[in-house]
Amino acid sequence: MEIMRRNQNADLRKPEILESFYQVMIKEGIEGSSISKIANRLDIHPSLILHYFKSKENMKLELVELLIKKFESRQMIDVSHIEDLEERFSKLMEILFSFQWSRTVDPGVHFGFYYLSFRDPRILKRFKTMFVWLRDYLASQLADFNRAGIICVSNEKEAADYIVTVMEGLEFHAQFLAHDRPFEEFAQTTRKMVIHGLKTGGF
Amino acid sequence: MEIMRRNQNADLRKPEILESFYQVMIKEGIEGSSISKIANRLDIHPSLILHYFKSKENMKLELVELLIKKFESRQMIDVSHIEDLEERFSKLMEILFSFQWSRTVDPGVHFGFYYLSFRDPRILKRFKTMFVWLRDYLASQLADFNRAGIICVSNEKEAADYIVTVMEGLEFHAQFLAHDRPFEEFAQTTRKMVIHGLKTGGF
Amino acid sequence: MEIMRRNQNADLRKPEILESFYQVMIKEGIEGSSISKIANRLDIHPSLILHYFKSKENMKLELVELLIKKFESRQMIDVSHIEDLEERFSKLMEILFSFQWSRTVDPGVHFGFYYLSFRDPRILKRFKTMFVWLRDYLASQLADFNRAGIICVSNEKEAADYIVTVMEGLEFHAQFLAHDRPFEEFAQTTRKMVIHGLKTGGF
Amino acid sequence: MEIMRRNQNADLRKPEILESFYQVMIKEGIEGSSISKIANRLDIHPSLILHYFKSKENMKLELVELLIKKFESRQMIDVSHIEDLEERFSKLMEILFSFQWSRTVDPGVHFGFYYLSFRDPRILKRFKTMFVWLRDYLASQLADFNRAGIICVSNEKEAADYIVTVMEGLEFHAQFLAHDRPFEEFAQTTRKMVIHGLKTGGF
DNA sequence: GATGAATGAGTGTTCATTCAT
DNA sequence: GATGAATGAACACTCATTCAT
Repeated sequence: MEIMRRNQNADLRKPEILESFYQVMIKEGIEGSSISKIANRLDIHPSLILHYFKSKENMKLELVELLIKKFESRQMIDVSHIEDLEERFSKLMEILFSFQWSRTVDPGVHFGFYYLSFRDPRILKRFKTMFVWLRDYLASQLADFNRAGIICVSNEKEAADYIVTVMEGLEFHAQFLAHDRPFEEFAQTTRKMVIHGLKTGGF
Repeated sequence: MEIMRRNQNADLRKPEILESFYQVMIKEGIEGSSISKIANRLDIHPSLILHYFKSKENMKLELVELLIKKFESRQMIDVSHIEDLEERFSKLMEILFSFQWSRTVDPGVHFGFYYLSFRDPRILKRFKTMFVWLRDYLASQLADFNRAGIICVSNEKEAADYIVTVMEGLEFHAQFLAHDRPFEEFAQTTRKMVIHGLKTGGF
Repeated sequence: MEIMRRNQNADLRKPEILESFYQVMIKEGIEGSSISKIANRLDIHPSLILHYFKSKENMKLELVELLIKKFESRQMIDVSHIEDLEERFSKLMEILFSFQWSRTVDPGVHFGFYYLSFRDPRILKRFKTMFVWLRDYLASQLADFNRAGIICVSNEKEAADYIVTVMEGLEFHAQFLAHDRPFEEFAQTTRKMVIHGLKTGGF
Repeated sequence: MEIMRRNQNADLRKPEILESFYQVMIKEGIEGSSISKIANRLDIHPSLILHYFKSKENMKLELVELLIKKFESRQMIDVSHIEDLEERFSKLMEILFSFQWSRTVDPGVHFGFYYLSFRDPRILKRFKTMFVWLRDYLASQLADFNRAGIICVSNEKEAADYIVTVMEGLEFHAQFLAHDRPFEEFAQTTRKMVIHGLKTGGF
């Protein structure tokens, strides 16, 4: 009786569609990802997608939301369980400039949405809050390290800003300059420099 | 008889079309820029564009080429005429993290092509050579500064890499985090940190 | 338990939906009125509309029915309570060519259904019976006036036909020619002419 | 060599497409006439229609234009070649209330566009100028008849207005009330009444 | 009674491109 | 060099409708 109804619930269908959207974006890029292609991958009718998301624009936004939520909810960056602050500092620096961290989301899609943020103010806004969240988290950690004398920073917020700047610059570098060297080696220099700055009171 | 035709050859027409393409990209983005729109702006027939560029793909590539050439040919970054090395160093650092420098090309288009480099290997390749050129130029300058004892760097190429990394990260920052502060103030911190790293032998 | 449900039966819901349909038709026209839009206005699910009317076709028909019933049930045209026949005649003529009378139903919707009667025989049929009813009513009134010597008409049915013809023509006129004059002034000429014809025995 | 190119000229193609549009409107009505159907009838690609008309809206307008032009250019109504004014008057009245005259354009399409004039101000405007043209032509003829003592009219423009009103009302009547009688018999009463009004100085 | 899932046909429109002139 | 005709695929989106719940 319910042979044909594959899924009956928006809570299940929507993520499924977004996942398909994500895959199509990886394969075909922004301009190449159409509702039809997304539907084809799922073997459903294109209009069903509109049924759930009302418009492609909305769907884009919900995908951004999903990816960012996924990013924010990662336990990866949470180092507060490490009690020894020296150790915690090392671990955090290690994570921030690791390949794994930078590649949670497919870099093409990643850049694609960065690009879209220039065109869609709602996407831009979402990214902004995400980056503010990240910076503030880092600033609070830096405050701890500062108090413990591990680093020497006069303005933690500025320092956190700088860290995010360098982290994102690293993404670029990986795309455009890392060709002759493995990411890790290359990221190591970057990490070293940031730590150096934090420790020697560049801020 | 037909001497007065608006433009008789490709050398004049092609840049004109590419300029129009650039303007359309600013206004409409990657997905929104079509041959028709470009033709409309110039009040010419869309077919004429294909006549010159054979395909849209080619035209994209030629636009990348044009923008990068424009970037590379800028006298801005060339500080070799400043004889006093200390002064030259200051000037170079100032330029690299200036608003003017970061905004030579419309940032939306800028990011757009960065994004496209994930999808088109020819675009990627072009960017890579550009960044290599930039890094090598910086490395050669750093070598001079190093010799003069202005900075203290063990590996000039690595340091140059780092500078490019930070510079590009700054672009991001301007888009996503600078909302509460003016670019210049914000870029100053970044510059200070880079100079600090170079001087205190972080490399 | 479910006593408080907004509306529990078709007798309440259907007119509510038809009213919404009418409003949507005013705003969006024939081609623009869809079940979704009607449902949106009422903040109900589109399926519910189908649930009540089975098909859009039916709903259209029921709307025609409703509008015509509303038209027929108007007390406006009923002048039989005026005992003085001379007075009654004047009043009837006044009403028939009044703005108020011609605008009981939104003229756009009005014309829309006239147009639809060319495509849907059931709508046509409904209009026909309405116009026959109107003509017959007028004919019976004319008979009274004739007997009283107020008008001089040999064939009351023909005369009534003529009156309806002119009345409907007036609708057109209001749309296409009245631009330079107010409806009332303009309708006055028409009324004068009809009265003239009735009195001077044109029929 | 030119086997496949069926028509190469807009001057030929556009009327051909409009004719097809007209036929589809007759068959399918306003809501039913789509670009695809129009293209199918001509065995051309739908996008070719957009190539010529840019949008469906434009095409509608051009069809109105075509039909009205066709209407206006008809020699039918031009009676100025009849020198005897009495005879000319009779002929004009005969034409105005003839079946042939009222059915130059398919009545469904006719009404369709009348309806559309409620929704599209450009269509409305076109109809208005057409009706003004018609009224002014009639008014000028009435002036001649008046001078010759054939009719007795104090305000020719008003009278012409009235004639147009009745003529258009007749279209309605033919649709909604003529069922029991042939158009001509029925139109005869109308004509008689109008002539009566003109002759006995109703105006 | 009311909602949501799902369908599938259909809409106007845009697109890059080819070909003949 | 430049234009217009023509194509055909693709696009996002809307539609009325059915069915299960």
